[in-house]
Amino acid sequence: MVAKRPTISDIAKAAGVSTGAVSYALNNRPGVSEPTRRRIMEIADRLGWVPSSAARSLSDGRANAIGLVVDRPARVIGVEPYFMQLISGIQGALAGGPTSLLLQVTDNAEAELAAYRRWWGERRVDGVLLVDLVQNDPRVELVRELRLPAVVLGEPVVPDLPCVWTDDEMAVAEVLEYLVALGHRRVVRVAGPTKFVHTQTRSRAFTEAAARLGLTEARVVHADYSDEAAARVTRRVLTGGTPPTALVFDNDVMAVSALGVAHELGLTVPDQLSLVAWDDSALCRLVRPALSAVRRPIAERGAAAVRLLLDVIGGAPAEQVKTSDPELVPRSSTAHPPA
Amino acid sequence: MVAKRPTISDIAKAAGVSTGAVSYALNNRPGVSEPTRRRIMEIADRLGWVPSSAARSLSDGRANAIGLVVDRPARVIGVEPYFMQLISGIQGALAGGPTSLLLQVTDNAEAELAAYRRWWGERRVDGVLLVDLVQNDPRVELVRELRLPAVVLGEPVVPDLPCVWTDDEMAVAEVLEYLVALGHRRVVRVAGPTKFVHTQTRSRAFTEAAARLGLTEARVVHADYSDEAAARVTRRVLTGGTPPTALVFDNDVMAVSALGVAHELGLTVPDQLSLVAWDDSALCRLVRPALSAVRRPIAERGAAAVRLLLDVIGGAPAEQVKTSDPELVPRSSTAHPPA
DNA sequence: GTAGGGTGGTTAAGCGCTTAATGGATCACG
DNA sequence: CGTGATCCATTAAGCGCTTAACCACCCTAC
Repeated sequence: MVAKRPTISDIAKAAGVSTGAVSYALNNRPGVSEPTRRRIMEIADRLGWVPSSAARSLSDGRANAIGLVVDRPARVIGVEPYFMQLISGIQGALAGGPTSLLLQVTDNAEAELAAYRRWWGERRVDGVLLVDLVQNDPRVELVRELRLPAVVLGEPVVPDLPCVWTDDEMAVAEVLEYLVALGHRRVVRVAGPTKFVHTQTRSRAFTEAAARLGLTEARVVHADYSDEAAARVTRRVLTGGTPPTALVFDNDVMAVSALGVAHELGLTVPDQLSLVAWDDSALCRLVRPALSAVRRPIAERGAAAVRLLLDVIGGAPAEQVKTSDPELVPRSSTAHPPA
Repeated sequence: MVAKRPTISDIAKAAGVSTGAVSYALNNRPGVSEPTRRRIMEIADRLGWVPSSAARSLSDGRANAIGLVVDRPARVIGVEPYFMQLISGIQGALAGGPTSLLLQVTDNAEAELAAYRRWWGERRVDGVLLVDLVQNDPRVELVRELRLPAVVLGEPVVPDLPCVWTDDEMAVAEVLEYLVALGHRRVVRVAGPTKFVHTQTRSRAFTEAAARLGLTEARVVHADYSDEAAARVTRRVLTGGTPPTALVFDNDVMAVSALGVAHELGLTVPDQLSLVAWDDSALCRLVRPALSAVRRPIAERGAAAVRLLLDVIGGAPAEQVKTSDPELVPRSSTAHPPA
């Protein structure tokens, strides 16, 4: 193949028909006879024809691309396996289709809004994925105003916005029940930033479950997903009065970080302190002791979100899809509390 | 702002000029008077005008996008912080400009080639980034044949292809000298897959440095970057006859995995075994003992590659850019070998 | 024999933008 | 006072594709 991109008029010429006929043939629409269609298709792939996305996009108004912008500081994003797994899932659902993924990493909410607005203005994307929703998220307002199809990866807090979510509340309760069954009474949840909706959801579930189980000393503290913040917070919690016997984290990085802090404070895990990570990853398996973790179907979320988004772009109604449930994977970081 | 995208003819109408004039004004080219230009610009941003990428692309032939396809199994990619850091760097260099990033994750070389070919055919990208070059890489052939601008992230092995590289050979030597200075004589390098050019480069540098330093027992074994493979290989190496006193890995994940294996075999790190990771990351800092690692300017690589690619797309000659040098960050996983 | 109804195509407009070619003023100059 | 330049703007073609509208032809039915 040479470095010359054939157009439909090259095909039309070769087949001795009009470009219109070629277009109909290539798109499998009525208007050409079966033999002609076959001949055109044959020529098209002999020539190695691929539709120009710009031209198609200009004439039918579809970009054949979806956008994802991730707004977390570079420092954090490098460590967390979450996003790469999410992207893997997204790609899986996109594979084979005509749609591509546009990715943007920003480090502030303003830039994120600007990115969506630009993509929309440039007609570069047909729809977007929204992660890490916050209370009264300006992005919700934005996509609505722009009529930009969007799917939220997270709880269905906005009534008419499609989303794919995972039952974290159940998982939170399960973890707490598990710890209580082991004998723990003082459990602290080290959460991500309060602003995120999912943080609030889990914290509420945590508090409710604690009340239900009669734990009066369960509480929630916050960090920002980074290992430094987690270390700081963990240290404070563990050195305060009546320290907890178990900690539940909002991601894997913070849990691993806490492992280091425990070590440094001379606390052995799991004998003197139990640790549970959120989002299982190789990280959890790799450290010693290996971390008990809540495994969530991250790639599945990504794939489901893409499918839903493509449907919505195609005009389907806004569904709220629930993924399979998270699952607690007990490893070596949880045990009975010290007597 | 309402959900209606203004076009240049809306602006033209509002300004009482032709669309041609609007185009000249908006692109800062001669052909309109200063007052008119100002008036047009003013109207344009009052209307919230953003150029349609499809239309622009169709008429000037530029896609204003670059592509990156990453071909590693999902299993591996989730863990390694490398790619996210790379992407951060890429975004940094792209920020503010009109260019977007198209990302694709595949799990086989065929699919990767197909992705490049499709992007090229669809005129979706102006150029691409190539990572993980292998010997006689078919992608080199492909981009040449397609005349698709490309920048290699890696050593300058292909003469006329632009690339940005890091002096790994020097770093390998430095690490070995450091270990020898500590007293180590038996050092094994646990490398990534042989097929990668960078693996070969580092292995060669390792062997040469070992010879120069008079280490007769230095050798190289291979794994696939995953923690499982690394664990297997490490276990074999450590339980064989005359086991090494130090191991040097080709990424961070494998080094962490080895830490677990050492633990399991009852070997304390660093007293009985020293470990060095490649590509420093939070992972290395987080585990206990914290891993000594070679820190490479990954984000810088990404940013430099983007800048170079944009230059090349703009018609600049194929340069070979060298990044700043890697740096050994000694932590707690390296010490004198046992007596 | 002609009205009516499929087939299997062609024509041409249009998507939003760029840009070479063109043209009308205005101005300086011999 | 004609004659180039110079400046500013318009015109129109074209990028590659989709699609509504149209048309030529053959076949059936009454």
